[in-house]
Amino acid sequence: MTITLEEIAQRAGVSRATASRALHGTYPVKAETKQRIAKLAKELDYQPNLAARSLRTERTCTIGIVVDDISSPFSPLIVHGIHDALRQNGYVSLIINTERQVETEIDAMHDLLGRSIDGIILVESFLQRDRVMPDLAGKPFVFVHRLFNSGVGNCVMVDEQYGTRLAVEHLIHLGHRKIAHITGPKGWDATNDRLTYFRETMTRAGLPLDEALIREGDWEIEGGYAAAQALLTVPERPTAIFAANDSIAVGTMYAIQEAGLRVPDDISVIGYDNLPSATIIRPKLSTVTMPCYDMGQTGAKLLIRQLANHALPDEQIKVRGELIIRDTTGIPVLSTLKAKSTHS
Amino acid sequence: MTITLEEIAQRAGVSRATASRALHGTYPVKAETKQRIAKLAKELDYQPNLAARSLRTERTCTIGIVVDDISSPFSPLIVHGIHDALRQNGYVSLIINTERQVETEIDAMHDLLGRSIDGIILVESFLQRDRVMPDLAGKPFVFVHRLFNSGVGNCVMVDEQYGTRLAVEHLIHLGHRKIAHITGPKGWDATNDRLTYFRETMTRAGLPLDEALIREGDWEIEGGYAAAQALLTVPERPTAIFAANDSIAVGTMYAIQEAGLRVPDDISVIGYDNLPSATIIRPKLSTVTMPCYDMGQTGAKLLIRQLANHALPDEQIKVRGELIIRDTTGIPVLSTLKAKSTHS
DNA sequence: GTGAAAGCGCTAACAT
DNA sequence: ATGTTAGCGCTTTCAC
Repeated sequence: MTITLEEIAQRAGVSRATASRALHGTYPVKAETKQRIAKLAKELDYQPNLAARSLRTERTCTIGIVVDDISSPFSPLIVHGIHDALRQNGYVSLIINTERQVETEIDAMHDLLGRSIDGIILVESFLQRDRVMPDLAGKPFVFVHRLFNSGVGNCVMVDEQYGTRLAVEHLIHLGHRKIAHITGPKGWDATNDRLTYFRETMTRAGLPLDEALIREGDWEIEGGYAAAQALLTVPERPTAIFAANDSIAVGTMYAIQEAGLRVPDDISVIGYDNLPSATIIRPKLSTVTMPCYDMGQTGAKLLIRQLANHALPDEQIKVRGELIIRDTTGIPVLSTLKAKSTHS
Repeated sequence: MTITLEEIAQRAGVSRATASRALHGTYPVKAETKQRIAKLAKELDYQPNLAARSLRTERTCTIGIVVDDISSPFSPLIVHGIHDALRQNGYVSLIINTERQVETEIDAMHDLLGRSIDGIILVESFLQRDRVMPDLAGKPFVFVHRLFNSGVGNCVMVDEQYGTRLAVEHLIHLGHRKIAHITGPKGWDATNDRLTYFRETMTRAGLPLDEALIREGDWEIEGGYAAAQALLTVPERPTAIFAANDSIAVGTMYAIQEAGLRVPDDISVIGYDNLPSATIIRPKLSTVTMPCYDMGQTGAKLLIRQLANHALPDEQIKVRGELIIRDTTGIPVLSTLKAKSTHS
């Protein structure tokens, strides 16, 4: 029923070996024979049996993807990037979803090893968070993550310094001086990074750092809302708020609007991630992209390099997002006037 | 280096065949031997080589998933459901992303066949849209889709009649009589279905059908916004609007709020899909869920049944969503009063 | 430049 | 209840 190499070889009047060589193009085969075999293969729609091939070669052209949550807002984009890069190089992937369970992640690794895959990409791995290096029987692996910055082994991370600067400098260039920051929850590398680089950027620009303008959020709308309400009561109200992610930014906008103020006329808001919420809310949210697709591609390419040459040293790569200016950031005209009149 | 069955057999002092049988549990093996082998396998962390196994059995316990867009709002949820059901049955999956290109979809099928997978699930397939049955060399396949209702072959669809009734009857039970509908764009089965069942539900409830209260949207916020603006100008303004999806509902809310009216006090709004936007917007959107996860699970289970018995007849299964009541639907008190005062 | 032959690790039919 | 044997389809030495 199915076409085997044997079938092709017989019809072409050659041995299986020759047919195999002809189709691979790596060994010398007479040009004429080669063409005849190629034609035959095409006509018969020959599909090499990959199980047989990998039994022989110990390569499967399949890589495993271990992902924290395949239906989160970020992971599908990362997986998309991985897929595209793999496909261009003739690889496919098996995906295992860990539901953010460390045990599932470890089980998944086992499973994948049994399937004799060539390598593994771990997306938002909990092993990596805990700085644990998985044991993969010598198979190459790459970490891709947004929220941890361990920088151990082969990994692709976000350039948080670059992204934070894009956001904060955008506000500074618009003329803002009193800029508040609503952070993510404690204990996340991303929270620390964005806060650190917020401070750094302010200082670099020679602006004062008012600790009263730094509040903690929870990555969600609710936390952003509460933190922003608090910010609106400080004596020297900020003219702009840098939210550590888009959900916080949305909550911030609700708090501002509910207080009877306008975005961006009274207070500018900028987010981080560029999730769909940024274009659902009105006015549309200015933000910095989380370069998920790019990270996925970069990770897959890194793995492919490692696959080609196992001796390569580990690489840590940072990927940069970009600034998306929409309608929530503007010149601090009105606020400044108001502030002046209050003081006069 | 890697542990083979041979290794286990030798250490246990039995033949490969016995070891194989012991580990499978289907053939009779002396209990004591069986235990010894199982223990050995565990100790040595034996991973059967699946390439070798499938070369022999012509089964891979791998199924292919062909998906329109792996980073769309819906497909990851469907894939998640598929994954969970597969995993429970010892299957894993290869995913191919078609980027909504028919040629890519056809290529993908070829690719997958070469990988000797056991079956295929096509998510939101363009072949199915065009009522084309793929040729899979006799391998079972299942369609899962939200937007077409072809009902050909093995397929899992949405029960649009049920979902639409949930939404519209919710409004009717609240006391609304003048209910508008903003449809999806022309040419989609989902658009037609929701419109048809909207009419049906209104009629069943003995309510008048005002064609002026039916407007076409485009699945997006902008289209919903424009359609809703038009609806606000009709003489007998509706007290409730059923939007064919959540994006349209969001646009509708913006139009209502911009006109100085309140949701739900002046006009109730209900969406369809239960996307993240439903909980981003304020007030939070009442809606009907698109049962993606459930559809994925159902599709995978259907495929597994077909895998177990190829002779099974095709099945068409409809999956039901559920009503999510949030804050955009209420009793038409104020509107009714206003309407009365206008008439007096 | 090509063929013969071995063998990857496993399972299943056939013996015993 | 267990061992023997063949073979799945392919690649890759080793000959010629």
